[in-house]
Amino acid sequence: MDKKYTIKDIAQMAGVSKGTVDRVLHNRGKVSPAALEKINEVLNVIDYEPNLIARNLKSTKVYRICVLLPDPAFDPYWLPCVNGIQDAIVEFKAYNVIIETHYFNPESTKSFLKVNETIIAQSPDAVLLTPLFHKETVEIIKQYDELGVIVNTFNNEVESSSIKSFVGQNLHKSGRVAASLMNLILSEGQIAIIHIDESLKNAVHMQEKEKGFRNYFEEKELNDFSITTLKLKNSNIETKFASFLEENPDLTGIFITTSKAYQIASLLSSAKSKKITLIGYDLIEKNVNFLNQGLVHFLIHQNQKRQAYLGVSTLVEHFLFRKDIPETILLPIDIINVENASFYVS
Amino acid sequence: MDKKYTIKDIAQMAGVSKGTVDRVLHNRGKVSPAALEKINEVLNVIDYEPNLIARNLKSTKVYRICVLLPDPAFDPYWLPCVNGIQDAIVEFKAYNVIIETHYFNPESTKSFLKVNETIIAQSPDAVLLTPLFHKETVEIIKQYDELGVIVNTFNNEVESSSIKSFVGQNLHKSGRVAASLMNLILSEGQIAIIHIDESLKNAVHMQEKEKGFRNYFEEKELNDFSITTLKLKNSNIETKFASFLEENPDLTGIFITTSKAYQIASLLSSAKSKKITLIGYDLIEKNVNFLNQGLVHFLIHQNQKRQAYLGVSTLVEHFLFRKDIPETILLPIDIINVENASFYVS
DNA sequence: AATTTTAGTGTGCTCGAGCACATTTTTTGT
DNA sequence: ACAAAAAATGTGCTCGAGCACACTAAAATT
Repeated sequence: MDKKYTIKDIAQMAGVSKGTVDRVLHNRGKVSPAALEKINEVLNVIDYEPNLIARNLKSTKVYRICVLLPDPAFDPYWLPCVNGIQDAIVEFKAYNVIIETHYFNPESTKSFLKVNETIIAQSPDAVLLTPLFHKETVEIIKQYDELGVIVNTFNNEVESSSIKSFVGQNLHKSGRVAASLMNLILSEGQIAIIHIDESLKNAVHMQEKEKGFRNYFEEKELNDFSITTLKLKNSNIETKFASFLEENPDLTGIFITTSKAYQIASLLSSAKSKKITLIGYDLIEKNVNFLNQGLVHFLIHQNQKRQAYLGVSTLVEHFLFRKDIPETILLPIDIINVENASFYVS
Repeated sequence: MDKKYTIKDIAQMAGVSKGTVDRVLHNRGKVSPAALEKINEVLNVIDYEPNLIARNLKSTKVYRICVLLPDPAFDPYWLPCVNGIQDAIVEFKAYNVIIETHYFNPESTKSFLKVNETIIAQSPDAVLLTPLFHKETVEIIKQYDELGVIVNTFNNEVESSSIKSFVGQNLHKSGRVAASLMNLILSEGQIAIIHIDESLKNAVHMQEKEKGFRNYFEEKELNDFSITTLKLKNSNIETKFASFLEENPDLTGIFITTSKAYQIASLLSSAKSKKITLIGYDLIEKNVNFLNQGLVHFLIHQNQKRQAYLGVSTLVEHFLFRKDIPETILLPIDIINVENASFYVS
């Protein structure tokens, strides 16, 4: 029997009033040992679960959650996050929750700090942020901690004891996944790991992937490969990559650690197309186009949308349903090729 | 301004009582044209969304949902479904929903029909079922329709106008995904498509995958491959497969259309291990073990857990939140190799 | 012994939707 | 013009948790 008991039921069973039961349930004291015992006896027998609907109906407290992420105008990589947050907003619109999105310029720590000021001024109950800048993030979190604001992070894993929770992917492993796919297609030759990013703020992000990628080849002792790293900035991609191609005629594979695979694919398509295997990240439209053309072989899906969604929803559920906020949520590393891509684009 | 308006607010604004507003909102009639117009005016200006929490608190109606799936004791394939259903139960335990699971013997249409009788006797509000047997399913659904019981299906797509909603995967596409992976590893040789199943009730299921697999090779005009189909039953696997291996010394790849890849892997591991590429389905433990050993190269994740979860949750949300039940939910076809498997096993 | 303090207990309102029933207003019939 | 019927409208209770406040009873103080 999983009949649902109410406080009134318990009160009746214990022969007291619901006020007393309520005091016991919430340890508010002012209860005689006799009453306490009677109520506890009842509680031990039955399986009382408070009705969350009733609780949330009653509560007039409005929870305010701020999300801080880079402006998608700077990098479409962040666009799916906005959708994920929107999903959460829709899902919880019935409840007293306000979810606000704030953007910062991913190339400017100042912007990051400034927007954080704005958020603090709103005195939210919780903040979900993209900790792009290590030092600044740690500093900011200290502030939030002092104000009693719960902080959740996503996308970037920052090593710091001050960070209590994180939603994202294991980047090292995702590098390994990329490596395993590369090794499936190729059996020898030169492979380039290319880091492309406007600013180099994603450095840790990209390095982890590189480490994982190299780690795979080392562990398997695949000595017929040589792996080179190449760093490109938006301004110099064309010339630098062209000369790199010339200098490395044996190049057979490229692993792009950011969502900019399309830039390389585009250059390769215009160049004399040697067969070069391309593996990159993220299902942004341009990448998927090249996937469909066969120029990009695999994409690894980082599922930013779900990252953002989970980042928000764990916070909301913490407030509404008293659920614990998981320390780390690691999303699966989805392998995408031309055949299954359509099921992932949202 | 996204202030939340209540019926009381609307009543006040329109200068009527909440009872009248309620009648307008629910088209219960008994409203004068004058009042109707006043209320509609207000409704046009503001954006009223009923408070679902309050609605669900009030409603005393208990919704009963029955899930019908094969007994996992016959095939561990179904085990994750049970977990998915459990997840749904936990998620909605606060609401007036009873979710009951019923098992049938996947090898017996009689069992299927009998358990359906039991379910009908419970007069549930909705049923989620695994339509393993085409003819019987269509028949049963007719019964449910007459009784006004909503039917949702998952795992198997049954072609029938009587089926209104389905959660699963596109099997044809999943065959293509398997083919694309096979083609990545191999460039020529003989490939076997192996169907393994106790009963042959999964026939449609397996055939769709085969069609998709073959379709890929035909479309790409990959003429250096020859593709053979082999049907095995649990009783004759060992002998029949052994002789097949002997008769086909050029075999380079095997695509197993059910979750029984481990059986083939096990036979291959004991045989003189020629390099044969194995691609199968489902992250059941034995399969993952062989994945880790390198004997199985890829597994396609059918995500039964999520299928079952979504099958139930769409029904529940239909009742509780008046959401539409989607006609078809196609889950992504997850590609799993040894490097990313750990993130998918639940 | 009378009064104050305090520990313990119970009552009753709130949240918003939904709905039964009571009440008021309008219409119809004679 | 008046009663009866019908239509329209309003009132008030319910759901369960939570909490302020009122209340009772027992202990402490004068």
